[in-house]
Amino acid sequence: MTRAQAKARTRALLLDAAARIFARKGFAGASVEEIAEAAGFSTGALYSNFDSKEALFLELLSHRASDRITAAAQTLDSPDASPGEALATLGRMLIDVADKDIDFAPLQAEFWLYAIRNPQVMDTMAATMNEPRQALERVISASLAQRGAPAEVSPDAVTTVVMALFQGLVRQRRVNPSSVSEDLFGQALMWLFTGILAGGAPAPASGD
Amino acid sequence: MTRAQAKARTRALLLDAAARIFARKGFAGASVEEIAEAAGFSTGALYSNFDSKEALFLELLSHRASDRITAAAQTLDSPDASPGEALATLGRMLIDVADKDIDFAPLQAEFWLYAIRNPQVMDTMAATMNEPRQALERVISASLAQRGAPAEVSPDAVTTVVMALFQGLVRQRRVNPSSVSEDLFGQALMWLFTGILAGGAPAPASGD
DNA sequence: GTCTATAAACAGATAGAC
DNA sequence: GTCTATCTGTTTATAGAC
Repeated sequence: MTRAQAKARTRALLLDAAARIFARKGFAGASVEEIAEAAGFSTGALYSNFDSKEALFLELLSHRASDRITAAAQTLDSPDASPGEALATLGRMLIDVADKDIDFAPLQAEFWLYAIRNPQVMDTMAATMNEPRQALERVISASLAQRGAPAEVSPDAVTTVVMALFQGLVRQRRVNPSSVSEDLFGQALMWLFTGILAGGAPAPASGD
Repeated sequence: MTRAQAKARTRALLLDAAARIFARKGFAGASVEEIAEAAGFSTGALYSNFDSKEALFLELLSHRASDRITAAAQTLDSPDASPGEALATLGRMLIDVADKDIDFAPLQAEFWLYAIRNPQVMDTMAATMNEPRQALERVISASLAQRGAPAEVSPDAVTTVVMALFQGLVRQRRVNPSSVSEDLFGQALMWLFTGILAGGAPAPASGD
């Protein structure tokens, strides 16, 4: 292993440890010593690889937002998968990601809090989210088109709704797992798309 | 003003300031001196009213989760309001609350992060959320019943979905307001309820 | 490139004056 | 009941050895 490779490895280990510790303690609550030790190094090594605690955090915010989510969405975003199947399984895949990666939701929450408190990084965060968002939007767009959704339904709006629903349910699942069954997200997506395809106008209340 | 009243006032001012500072800086990032000064007192006064920074935060987590949300839901939860109107306006009311109270969403995020990192307070947090949740569930339940939703549709599940959607959209609105228009939440609720009333089964893909 | 040791600043919490 | 002053531990970041 060359020196450059060794340094790159140290850097990667530090980033992994940082993601874990930041998720568990928060940005302000995590100490650099804690992160360095979790990675098996000293604070000196950490500062030789990153300018500051904040720079380390921003590196994560920029490049580690949601690789797994993107991968999940891209799996569905292939020519041979029918949009019908895609939507039916999307719910379970995302919930699965959220369950397996225990640090995912709190780290996203830390990123969001940091971004609204430091508006100058808002664009960076939005850019990081862009990739998984577009992957999801392609799946949704294809499904809407194939199922003959009304033209006035914006895939962009539907994507925003689906992502919001996902994030909200993942968080609630951490508070009370039994209140968010594995199928609930899929069920909600089914309701949502049924309603969209029905034209978006609900049946009038019986008393109207 | 009696001594007891004066102390109660100090306490209330400290709690208000704490909610603001915790929302803006986070639990770990906020200092007690900062909170005390924002309330117009010294750290000594703060410690004469609260045992610790953590006790102050827990007081907020227990008693200030969502008064405004509860109020909004209860406005709709009255005998003379038709469920049809209720659902139509619910979206805008909640978005309005979120827009007016700039500290609402980040404070909720801090509560959630604290709860998942300190499981012993999870029950406390769930209990605090119970009141607004039940108010919302009554509105939803009434609407489902009046519109003749299928019996197998659980108001509990629908309420969870609506709350998740609300929280997710409020957060996204802070990142990119133009991606979450004022009507989007109402639109999503309309899709959702249309789908539920249609029986929950989406039209099959045209290729099936 | 990483480690040990340490500097400098800051935070949570307390003690005693008023 | 609140304020001023301070104690104590911890934190970020750096300097110099290897």
